[in-house]
Amino acid sequence: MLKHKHDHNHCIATALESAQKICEERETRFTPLRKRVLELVWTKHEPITAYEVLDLLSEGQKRVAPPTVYRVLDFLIEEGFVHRIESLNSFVGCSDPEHKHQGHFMICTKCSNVTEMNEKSLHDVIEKAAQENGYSYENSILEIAGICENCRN
Amino acid sequence: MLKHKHDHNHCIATALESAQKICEERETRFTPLRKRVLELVWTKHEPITAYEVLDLLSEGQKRVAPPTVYRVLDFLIEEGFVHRIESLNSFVGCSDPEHKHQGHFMICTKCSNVTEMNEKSLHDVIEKAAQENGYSYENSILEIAGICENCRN
DNA sequence: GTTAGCTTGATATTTTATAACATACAGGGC
DNA sequence: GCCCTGTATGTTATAAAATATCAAGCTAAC
Repeated sequence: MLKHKHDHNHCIATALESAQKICEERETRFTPLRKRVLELVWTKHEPITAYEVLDLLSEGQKRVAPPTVYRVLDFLIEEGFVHRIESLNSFVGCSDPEHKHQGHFMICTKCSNVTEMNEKSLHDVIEKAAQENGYSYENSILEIAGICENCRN
Repeated sequence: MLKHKHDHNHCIATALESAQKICEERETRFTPLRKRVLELVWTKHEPITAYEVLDLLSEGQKRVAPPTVYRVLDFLIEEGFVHRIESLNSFVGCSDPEHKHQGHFMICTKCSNVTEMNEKSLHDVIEKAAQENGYSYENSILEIAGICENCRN
């Protein structure tokens, strides 16, 4: 069953174009390898592990080595095109790469689908909580596990 | 420099007694091994990795194997005596084991000290955010990185 | 076209975690 | 007591995730 009815190819294309544009602006290099990895991350459209990326990347060519994948993922995270899901040791494409931000996620424990929450109010509450506890805020990860609407029906 | 002036031995003793009591209530077994691991986790009083526990546990005796440690940590987490910090692949003692709850943490990026936040308001906001996104709430991890009060001074 | 810096390749290893099966031990029923 | 059952721990092997290090290739500026 389709989780969300959307044109997924369009979704991938948009992400790639957006990344390309941002890299031009920032004068960072959106190399073929980086483009390909970002595409693979988006193609799965669910959290993907570094080694899954590695396998896909290696199809029909000489197998790449782990550092290649991790370096590229590091770059993509650095640029804000990809987020890391700590609780899953996995990676997902960022839904709003134009604005650098922390990723806050909902993870469906049934279908593994992930929803990124871009809610300023939530971010504000978290930052405020940090301050109240005497910490300066650097960044945060929030990963909520639950069951998504589709899976409950 | 001491981060918090407190009687750490007392702190460990309290945690152990509390765990003992809870296990009696629940009729689960607080074996010597489980007690020892919980003690080690509290002794460090900073996030500790499974393999650090393993090393400490092995001192002056035959080296224990990873599954031993992971199984015990699983038990302690299950009972709510220990929390796992996903972003550090580490474990910390829970400051309020009487009430089963999700761990929400502040992590100091300078001294590695961790503060557990037991704020209902924060929990409520997170649960509400989940519902607004159409997810039923199961649990959540929140790990905020920042610099603690002591390290800023 | 040389050079400096970034990017990728390649090899090895470390760190983190689990699968699978064997043994030990505690407590209930007889 | 003794057996049985279920839980806990031991043991061996391996899987999964990540990084250190050095080499080679590419690119853009001069």
